[in-house]
Amino acid sequence: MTHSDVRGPAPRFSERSAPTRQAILDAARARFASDGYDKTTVRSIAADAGVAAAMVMRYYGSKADLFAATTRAGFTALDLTQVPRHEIGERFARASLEPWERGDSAAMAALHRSAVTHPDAAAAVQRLIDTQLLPALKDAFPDDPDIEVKAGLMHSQGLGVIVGRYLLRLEPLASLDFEDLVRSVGRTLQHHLDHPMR
Amino acid sequence: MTHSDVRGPAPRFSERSAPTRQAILDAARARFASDGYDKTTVRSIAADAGVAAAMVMRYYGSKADLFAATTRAGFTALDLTQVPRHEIGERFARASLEPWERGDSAAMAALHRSAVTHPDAAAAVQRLIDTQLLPALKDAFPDDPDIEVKAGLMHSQGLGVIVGRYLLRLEPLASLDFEDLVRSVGRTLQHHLDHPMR
DNA sequence: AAGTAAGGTCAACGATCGTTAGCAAACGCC
DNA sequence: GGCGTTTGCTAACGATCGTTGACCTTACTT
Repeated sequence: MTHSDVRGPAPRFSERSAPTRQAILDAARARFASDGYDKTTVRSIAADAGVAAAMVMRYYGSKADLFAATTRAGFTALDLTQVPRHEIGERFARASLEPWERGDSAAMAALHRSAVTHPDAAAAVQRLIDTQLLPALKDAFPDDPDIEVKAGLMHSQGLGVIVGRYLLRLEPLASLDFEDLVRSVGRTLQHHLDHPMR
Repeated sequence: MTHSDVRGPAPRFSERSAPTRQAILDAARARFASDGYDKTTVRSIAADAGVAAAMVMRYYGSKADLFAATTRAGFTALDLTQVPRHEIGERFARASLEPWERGDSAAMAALHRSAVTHPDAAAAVQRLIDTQLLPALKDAFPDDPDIEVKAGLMHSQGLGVIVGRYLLRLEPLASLDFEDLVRSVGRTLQHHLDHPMR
């Protein structure tokens, strides 16, 4: 009850412990991203951060709260209203895949790796779709009645690339040249957008 | 060492225990499919099968061996050589998704749910691609130099639907009418096939 | 009916997990 | 310079996991 009934980061800590707290957060992000929620142990995070396991509990309350803290990351909303219609597919593909290609999406990787067995994480992915992907598309195609379904199909193509290339590292998907990949996936997304349903 | 150095199902068991062995296998398939490898406990499998946990070890040696036994399922190879070129996309989509739609792919679900955190399972998925998907496509398009890359892209589209619709149950993907889905995905696969790379 | 091999249960093992309590050292403030 | 707060560690708890071995019990063989 020391933490769960508090709103913010619970009891405020001194500035002196900031490096340690940051090291724990960084280690947690890396571990969750590469191993998923369940296989990641608090002890391994602490070891990576160079502190005792008890420190993790001290600063973040619980493993679940720490996971929540790592997934609080700024996903910059995409503005597609200024993009020419026929370029939206490729632009969308590039924006979606570039963070993964740079290895700059630890929080997202953790989320997707955990989602398959962790309903809470799956719900978080759903929330991401509803608040990021769908609004951006709705803004760009305000008069398309099938835009939600199209968004679902587009998302499935993106999800497949993410899971296959970055999480499972399946061949030949994992070795594809990035620019070729963006072009092909972009063409597919555009194809979904351009074709009416039924 | 009672089991690991034996080739077949280890020591042969009497026919009298067949119902129990089958009950354990069925329960394991269901549990692995819905929860993944790591979150599935031997005790829960035993409880579902109505026997003691020790029976699981007795008949299957270890949890890992039991998992291997559940993934030994007949995936009927697809023959696309007699299908008209322009129908291959939809035919392929239907054949890939129908078992999932019927809830008849417990072994596949277990495999995919475990693959994200279990390298062995990911390797099994890779093997599935190499032995099932690629040969079928190579037979149908023997003179396409980019067929491997195209197969990778097609697989990513299929994988995205499987993960999004059947494993994560993301909306609107999960609620889509199956025939509409097959048509759209089939069109996408066909699109991948028809377009030359670069 | 007796004897034997297989089916099955039960309790416990060692390991590992998240988490907690208690105590030593380091720092900032008066 | 002394004192209280914060940082950090060590040790342990309780739960759960896969796995094992000792022990009944059922059913088939002769």
